[in-house]
This record gives sequence, structure tokens and C-alpha cells, in this order.
Amino acid sequence: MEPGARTIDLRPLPFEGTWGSASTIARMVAGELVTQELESSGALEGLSKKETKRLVNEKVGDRAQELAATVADSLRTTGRFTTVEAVNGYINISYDTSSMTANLVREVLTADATYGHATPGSRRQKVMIEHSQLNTHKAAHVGHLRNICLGVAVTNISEAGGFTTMPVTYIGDIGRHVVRCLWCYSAFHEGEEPEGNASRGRWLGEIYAESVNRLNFRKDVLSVLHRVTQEDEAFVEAVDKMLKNLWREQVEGEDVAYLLGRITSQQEIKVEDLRDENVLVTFWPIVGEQLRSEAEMAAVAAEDGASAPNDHLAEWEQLNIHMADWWPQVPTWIEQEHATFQLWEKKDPAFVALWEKTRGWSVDELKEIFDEFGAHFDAWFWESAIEDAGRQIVRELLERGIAEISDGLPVVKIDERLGLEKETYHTLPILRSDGTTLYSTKDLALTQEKFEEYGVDQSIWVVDVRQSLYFDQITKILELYGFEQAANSLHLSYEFVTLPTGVISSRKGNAPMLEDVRNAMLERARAVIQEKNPSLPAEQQQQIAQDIAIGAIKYVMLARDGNKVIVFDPDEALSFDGHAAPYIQYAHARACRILEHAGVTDGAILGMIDSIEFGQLQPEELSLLQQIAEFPGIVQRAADEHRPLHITNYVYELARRFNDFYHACPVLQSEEPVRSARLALVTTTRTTLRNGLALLGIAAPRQM
RNA sequence: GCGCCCGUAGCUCAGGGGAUAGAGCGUUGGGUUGCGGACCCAAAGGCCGGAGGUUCGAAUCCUCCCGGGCGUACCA
Repeated sequence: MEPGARTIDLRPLPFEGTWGSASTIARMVAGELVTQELESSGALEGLSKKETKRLVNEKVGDRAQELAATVADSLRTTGRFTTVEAVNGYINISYDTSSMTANLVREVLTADATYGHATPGSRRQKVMIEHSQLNTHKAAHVGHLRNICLGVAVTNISEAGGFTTMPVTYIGDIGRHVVRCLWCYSAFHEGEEPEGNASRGRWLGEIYAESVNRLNFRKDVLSVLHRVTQEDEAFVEAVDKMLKNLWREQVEGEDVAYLLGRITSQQEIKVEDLRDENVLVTFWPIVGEQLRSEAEMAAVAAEDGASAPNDHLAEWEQLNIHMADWWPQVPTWIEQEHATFQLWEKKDPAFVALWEKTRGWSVDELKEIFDEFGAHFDAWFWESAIEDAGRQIVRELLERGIAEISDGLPVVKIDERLGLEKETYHTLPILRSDGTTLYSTKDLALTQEKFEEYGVDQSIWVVDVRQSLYFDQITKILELYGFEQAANSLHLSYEFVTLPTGVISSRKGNAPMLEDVRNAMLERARAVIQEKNPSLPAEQQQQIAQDIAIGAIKYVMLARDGNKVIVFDPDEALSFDGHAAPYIQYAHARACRILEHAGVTDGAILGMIDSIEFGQLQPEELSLLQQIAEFPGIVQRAADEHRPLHITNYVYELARRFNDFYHACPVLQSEEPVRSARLALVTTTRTTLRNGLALLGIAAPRQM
């Protein structure tokens, strides 16, 4: 080993109540020395690797401690540190807390709202962050909530980390969902819309959900039937009897035989195979009777034992409401949907006018949501506006032989083009066979535009992890196309949000909508404020409830690593206890309160900073100061890694330490000079808490 | 098949190769003649999915295995 070739590592002491650094150098050196000594003494000869290690490990601890003690002795004689100790093979040094504290307090109060931030633009990189890609004509759900919260926080943190950021959004204002919604609107609901643009937007979301229920009605019926035959043995056994009843009622015999065969063999039923498509309308009530009698049997059995609730019956009942009415019409509706799509493709004036009008309703609603969650954008991109540019790229890709026609549609066989043996990027279709555009068509053009028109150095997509492969494909295709900057794209992915009962599926109707979650949180927050702080004026209560409700949602969405699925439990999200935003906001409010009572301002404390005595600090005070001192480093790390999680953890820990301090160290009742020192600590904490919460997009109310 | 991700306390999750692996919820028992009890303290609860490897040192890095999730040609 080369002397001096090693860097001496220093890390904060992992104990609360001390302020200093530790080095592991003695342990590292001891390991090598012990090995060398044993080797030269010949003690290791003939020993296996494992035996060698055991021998080395036996001696290394004591040796490290000896070395550490030697180093500690010589460091101590320099007189530059408050204490130097050799503990367990580590060299622990601690600093003069008084001067450290004064410097820190001065730094925080001077920087104020920018404490923890790097110099703006110090990273010399312009980063475009695309997030909150919501759709018009369709309601947003809790999954979108995670996206918005992440996008806002990542933007704030990147900016604080010294990057120049450009937040943008990309709105799905055209596509199948819009066509479906508008078909349903025209066919069933024209003129029924409520007052007010944003509420019309919400109402459109309901129309969209209805359109899906109508168009997928047959599929849903068959899927329920299939699941019942797969999961319910009693049902299959009973089917034979039921179908014989049908036979007696002289329903088409061939179809009955078909249903019988399919169900008893647990195979899927296909409408194409039925002579009379509507035989299922006749069959459906019989299915219900059977399911109901099974449920009754289960209820009886449940009295002396456990029994699962019958999901199948609930699903049956849901579908049964519209069975007779909807089932026969589904094929016509699907034709109408296709025709509506063609209206868009042909830019039919009446349709375009309807689209523009309804789009406006939705956009007003989206703006409300963005406003409430603190999402601001330097640019809005629209799917509808990028279709032509997308088609142009597809043409060029075809001309250059990068794309090809396969099975009647333009695709890029990426692995083939890259000469990869192993399937990696697969094949991506870039236009539908009928010439209508896909998401990919538009993203190819948009990605290029971001770099060329906006001159960004890096482009970040904040999007669900399920699209990882897709974004790799887009990037690779653009690289093949010769667009070098494509490599500067980053897919910042996050896992989806599920419910305790399972994956969110809007079809089952169990996906909490963004709106519902927000309203529930707000209502709960209002009730708590009313209880805790009834004397506040109503208007203020309203504002604080808003800060708390939105803060609590954001914290849940950000306090988990991106690659972890969030199980969104509405009850838990509504809890204001423990590791959650209100805990942190509460600590902040308490700090504000103390300062209010003392009647001091930041400026006053900053002015007298040199005369404040920070001499003897309590462990709780030191622990709090250390945490405050770490903030800038944490911000930097969160920015580099694009992980708001570091900030949520940090700010919680800071609040926790402040509470410890609060309980252990009286401020207003204490005597000078301690009182001033503690007031300085409180104001420093308050600023840091506020700054940390601001990065997360969470408000820091002064009272709550 | 192939690819990506996850597996840490009863549950939900932190954990930057370093000292005795930490929080919250839940459970049990405590605390204010003090600046806000949305708080605090204590107890119980862990072969960090398994097996190898690298290292003075592994929850952390590497390999394999097991279990779960997601993706994988005209959804977005």
C-alpha cells in the first residue's frame, strides 16, 4: 500500500448530542497491517482462506483500537478540537459547538428562504420536466395524484439543486377516450350539462366512464361469466340443470348446448359462436338466481363459520341493471364509435366544434387541479397539436428504411435495426393500420421538439413505470433516426398506486378519483381544525384545512421511494398522526408561536448574533443543530437522484428533533443568555422546516 | 421465454460499505400548576426471503435460487 494514497474518510458521528466527525481509517489500516504481519510471521501458511480471515478478524479489532488511540493522542495535542477519542477502533473528534452554532445560525438567517439551495443555475443545465399528463374528457384518479406531486417536487428540488428547470405538461386532449366520451355525450346526454365550466369538465368524466361501461358491456358480461365458471364449482354443477330448464322453455337448442359445453368445461364463451346473440339476455336471470341461492346458502353457513362475501353476485347485479336494454345495442354502439373516430380524422367541422367546446370545459377543470396542487407549467403541449408532426416523422422513418410495414402497419423492429440478437426493445408500432395516430406517433415528434425548439439539455418524463420499455423504444428509435440528443432523455418512473383491496381498475368502479380523495381529505381536515382551534375565523380555518389536506396527500405520495407501489389506504391517508405532513406542519406552527410570543424577528436575531452565547448546549439542542446543518447536502442529493423521498425523511426528522428540543428545553421561561440562544435555534428551525416543506410543495401554516 | 422492479418488526415503510438495523401505525404502560397533548417517554416485537462470493467490515456491491408485481405489435 502506498502511504498517502488513501483518502481519510470523515463521517458525522452517528450519535445524537455530539457534533463532530469520525474516521474509520484505523480499522482500514489495521486490517492490512494484521494481514501483513501474519503473513510475514508465517502464521498463515497452509491455512484456507476462511481460516485466514477468521485469524485476521480476531486481531483486527484490538489493533484498530491501538492505532486509533495513537492517532487520537497526537490529534489531541494539536488543541484544535474540543475532544478527540478513540472508540471501538474509530477516531471520534468533536468540534467547538459555540462557534459552529453561531456560523450556522448566521448562514440560515442570511439565506432565509434560500437556505439549503445551491446558487441558481450553478449546474449550467436546462432541464425540461414533463409531468401531470392528464386527459381531457376523463376523470383523474389517485395514480395521477402521485404524478402531479412527484412532478412538482422534483421540479422544486432540481431548481433548488442549481438546475434551470422548465416544467411542462402534455395533455391528452384527443384519442380514443375523447371519441368515446363525445360519442356518449352526443348520443345520450346532449344539453344535460351542469353550470360552470369546471363542473362541466367533471361531468364529462362521468360521461366517459359511462361510455366505457356501454361499449364494454358484452365483454364485461362474458368476463364475469367466465370468472364464475372458473372460480365457482357449485355454479358449474348447477349449470347443467339450469340449461335443461332453458331447453324446456324452447330457447334455441344449439346455443343452449354451446353454453352448457363451454361452462362445464370452464372455457370462454364467444358471442360469434352463438346463433342468437341475445340468448344471454335470457340466460342472465337464471345465472342470477343461482348466484343468489348460493349466497343464501353461504349466509346460513356463515352463522357457524366464516364465509367470504359473494363478489360475483354483486357484479351480476351491477350488470343486470342494463342487461336487457344494453346487450342488444352494443354492436351498433361500437359502429357509432368508429364513425365518430372518422369524424375527427376528417376534421368534420361540427365535430371539431364540439370537441373544442368540451375540451375547454375539461381544461378549466385541469387548471383548478393544477392550481390546487401547485403545478405550474412553462409550456403546455397538446396531443391534438402534434399529430401532423408525428405523421411526418413516420413517413421519414419509412423512407429511410428504419420503419417498415408489417402486418399492415408501420412499425420499427428495433432489435433488428440495432443488430441485437437477444430480444430487448422488441417492435414498436408507430401508426395504426387505418392511418390514425398512436401515442408513439406523437411522442416521437414531441421529444424532438423539446430539444430543438426549447434548447433543453435534458428532458425528463415523469411517467408510470409500466411505460419503461415504451420510453426506451422511443429513445432508441430517435437515435436510429440520427437524433443524438435523444440519449439525454430520462424516464423518471414511479410505481403505480393500488388500493388495499387490489389494483385500481376503473371498470370495477373502485378507483378513488382524485376529486373524491381531495374532498374527503378536505372535509376531514376541516373537522379537525374545528375541533382543535374553534376560535379561528372561518376563512382562516378554511385556508388551513386546505394546507393540511393537500399537504397530507402530497406527503403520502412523496414519502415512498419511486420503485415502491403505494397502497393507498384512504383511512391511513386521512390520519393526521405520526409520520405524516401534519406532524411536520405542527412543529412549524409551534415554532412560529414561540417566536410570536417572544416578539422577535429574524432580523433582530441576526443583528445580535455576535453577542449571543451558545456556550453550553443541551444534547437536544445539538441534535437539532446538526440536522439543520445537513439540509443543503440533503437537497443536493435529492436533486441529483431526483428523489423527493430524501426531503420527506429529512423534514420529518427535523420536526422530530424539534419536538425533542421543545420538550427538553424551555425557551421563553429560560434566563438569558440561554433564552436568546434558544430563540435563535427556534427561528433557524422554523426557516429550515418551511424551506423543506416548500420543496415538497407543502404549505407551512403559522397556526393550525 | 425474455426484460425491469420488489422482498427489512404483526402492518406500512426508512436505512450513502462502517459502531448496538431505525420510524410510524397497532399493542401495553406512563407524562403538562411549562412556549399549543395534532406532542413526548417507556416496554414488547428482527436468522434484513435463501445460498454462495467480494471486503478488515455487507441489509447495502456481485452471482445463483425462491416468492410476488409489472411489461413484452396497432392502450396511453
